[in-house]
Amino acid sequence: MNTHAEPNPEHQHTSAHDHSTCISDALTTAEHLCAERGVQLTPIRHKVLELIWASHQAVKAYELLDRIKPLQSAAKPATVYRALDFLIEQGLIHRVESLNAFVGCRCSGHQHEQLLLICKHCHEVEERTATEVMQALSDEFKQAGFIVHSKAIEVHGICAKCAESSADNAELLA
Amino acid sequence: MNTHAEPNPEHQHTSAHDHSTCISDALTTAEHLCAERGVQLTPIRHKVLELIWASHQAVKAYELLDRIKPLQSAAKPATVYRALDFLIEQGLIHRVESLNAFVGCRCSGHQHEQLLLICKHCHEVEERTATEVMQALSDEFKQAGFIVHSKAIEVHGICAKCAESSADNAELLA
DNA sequence: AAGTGTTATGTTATACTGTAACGACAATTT
DNA sequence: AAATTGTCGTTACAGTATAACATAACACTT
Ligand SMILES: [Zn+2]
Ligand SMILES: [Zn+2]
Ligand SMILES: [Zn+2]
Ligand SMILES: [Zn+2]
Repeated sequence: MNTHAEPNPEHQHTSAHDHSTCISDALTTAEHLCAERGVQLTPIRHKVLELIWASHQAVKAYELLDRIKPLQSAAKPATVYRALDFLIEQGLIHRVESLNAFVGCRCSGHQHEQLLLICKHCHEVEERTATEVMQALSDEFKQAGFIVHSKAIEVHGICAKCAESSADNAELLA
Repeated sequence: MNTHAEPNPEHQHTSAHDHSTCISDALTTAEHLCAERGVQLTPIRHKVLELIWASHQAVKAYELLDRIKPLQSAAKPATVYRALDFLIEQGLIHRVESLNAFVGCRCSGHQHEQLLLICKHCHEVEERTATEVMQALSDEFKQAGFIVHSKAIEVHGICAKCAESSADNAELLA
């Protein structure tokens, strides 16, 4: 379906930051938000969120299913998709349309405009606010008379870290 | 998979222009381009392109398969996907990632940056150049050190025609 | 305690989307 | 002629997602 390379754990940029705090921050934020909103971050939903935050790479639904099965042996596709639906509704994750995959959202669970930079090499997804891009988009919509419901801007390419770590690797820059 | 409504032929805005010229223009342009490039716009590819141009709505691969079967009884999924791959390579159609669907490209078969405005109501896709958006994106990529491979910007909402024709229909503007 | 409503989950089956692999065939090149 | 290339037929399968219905868990009322 996609021309993108397979996700590759080797390409994770784990060393650049203390990722354990990414995970715990995301989880505690989610717990607080769900409590405030009176919605239930059930064990299944919590676990799916944790699995998604295991990396900054976009994760596929069936990968999640495989990973959750040891813990939740009854898990079926619907189990995962329901949890994903919930997490998306609550603004805790993004669906990456162009990958059929899911990634954690750092933006505290509010709906917001997003620019997703998706690395073809390491599959990590960087989320940026990109105020000026969004402003330019708004102008464009106004011109077109288009009423926007979602601005999920997904762009594929090579992230700064991958470009640097393989500047001599011509294939990436094609 | 998507929260979008099903494609609905009733919602096509056929009256706004002489769509028969859209189709014939697209086909003759494609024929010329392929001839120039020395690539083959075979009967199957030609037919798929024609079916895609039957409307300005994004069309799904298996819809194309159903529609081509009466004419090409041997048609299988691979038949359609191969034709789609070819047409995408030649820049004659776009893949709409967020719909898993395909739409004709008006831009004469050259690779280019695109802003696709996708109407949730009529499923028509409007392609815009959006120079300023693209410039703002370039700046953002430069800042992020991101090397872009594709800029397929897809935005979902309600098109001007649908908004107008159902201004009293609150559901659309939600 | 028993009944009721709501949300979440289990379960089965199925639909939809996309690709791999191989062989047949024709046109072109060497 | 032999090799190469491009297209298509064919089979089989992999991967993605949802429908439909049953059950469980819980909170709330009576
Ligand atoms: Zn991290
Ligand atoms: Zn990368
Ligand atoms: Zn038209
Ligand atoms: Zn519309």
